[in-house]
Amino acid sequence: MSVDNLITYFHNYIPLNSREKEDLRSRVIEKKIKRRQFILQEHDVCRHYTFVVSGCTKMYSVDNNGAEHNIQFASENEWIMDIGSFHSERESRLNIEAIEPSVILQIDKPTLIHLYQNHPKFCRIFRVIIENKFIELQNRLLQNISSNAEERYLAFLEQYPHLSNRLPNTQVASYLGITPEFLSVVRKSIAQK
Amino acid sequence: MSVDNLITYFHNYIPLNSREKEDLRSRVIEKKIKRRQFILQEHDVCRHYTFVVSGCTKMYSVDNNGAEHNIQFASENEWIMDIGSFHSERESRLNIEAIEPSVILQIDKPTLIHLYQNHPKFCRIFRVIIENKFIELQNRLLQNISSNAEERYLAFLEQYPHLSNRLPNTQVASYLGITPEFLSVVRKSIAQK
DNA sequence: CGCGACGTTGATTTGCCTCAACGATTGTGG
DNA sequence: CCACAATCGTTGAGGCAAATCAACGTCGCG
Repeated sequence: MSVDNLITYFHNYIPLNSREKEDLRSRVIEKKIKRRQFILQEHDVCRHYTFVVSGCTKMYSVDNNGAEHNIQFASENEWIMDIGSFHSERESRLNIEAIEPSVILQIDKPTLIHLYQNHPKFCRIFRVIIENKFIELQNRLLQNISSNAEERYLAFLEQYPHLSNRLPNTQVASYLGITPEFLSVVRKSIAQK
Repeated sequence: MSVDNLITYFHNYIPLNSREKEDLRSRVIEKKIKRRQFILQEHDVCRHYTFVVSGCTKMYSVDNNGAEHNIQFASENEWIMDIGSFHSERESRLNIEAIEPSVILQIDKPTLIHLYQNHPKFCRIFRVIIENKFIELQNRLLQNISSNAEERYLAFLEQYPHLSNRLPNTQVASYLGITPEFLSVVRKSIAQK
């Protein structure tokens, strides 16, 4: 059962008792997602926290020129969602889509509220999860403001070695905020050193 | 008393009872900070969550060339801290400094843990605070990846009108990730329209 | 008063984009 | 299972956005 992955994941933050485990097990929804299938589509409200059990997903926005900009990837044991839309229940401007065939677990808002109210532990766990995502995001923003394309690419390779092998470079370029053509130039220049 | 500002602030998230208020009052530290005074300096551990009561502060990193890059401003009723360093207790690579003479309130880690353990309400409040900071940061990253300097500047003016009047343009430029000279060009170009 | 921070302008350079083209690989429908 | 289409990675020519460097006037502050 895929829910066990999630239980183990939570367990690594704070051990869960059997009531908490059973509550999770009965409420979490499991889905199989095909490559290129949407988990969230622009103009919809983000109704779930999504936990990736296997496979790989991305969250991105589409600008006025139709270009995609990757905000985040999520592979095994990572969370992906538009937190803003989820909490405000307003239309999202973001898309979440599978890059590989994936298995995901989803928690909807009533479930999350239920967990918070009945098991204060989950409030702590999700606070820490969000904190960690915040730290990651802040580092990334810092990279973006202060480094050029080559430095950002090298930092990406170092920080996400498991992703750099799996992802097409077009996706990496979109994440770094450069064009695939220029990433190709950067890669060549690095290889020559 | 400045602590009242913080209590009112929390109250707007979730009403506090008198025990919670008294606990805050007795543990929160108030400080007056001069212009250009450091609240956190690179290579120190970030030991406090800082709440700005009045004035204005910035958090920034210094790159290899000695250039500063503003990650965040915080003025009245906003939080500023290096969450990563605070929780890991590792040296910060960031500086937090007052741009204006400021009054701040600080919560250290033992206090925060005490609050979390004795008043679960604070766990919820800080989760929501971090969530909101996360959303703000994500929007900013998106801006940075997908927009040019003029678009980012206009978005900044719209989103932080109270800051754009108070801050020197050098600080704004550092926040936007461009040089002050180029911001000047951008501003001129906007004014001519 | 004098010094340092600030905002602006201009000349030049550079990092990255755009567009076009090409093989190589992958995926897919017949 | 093959044939064709779509995606991918790369290269190159040319263009534009933004950086760099230098200079100058203004302002606030010690």
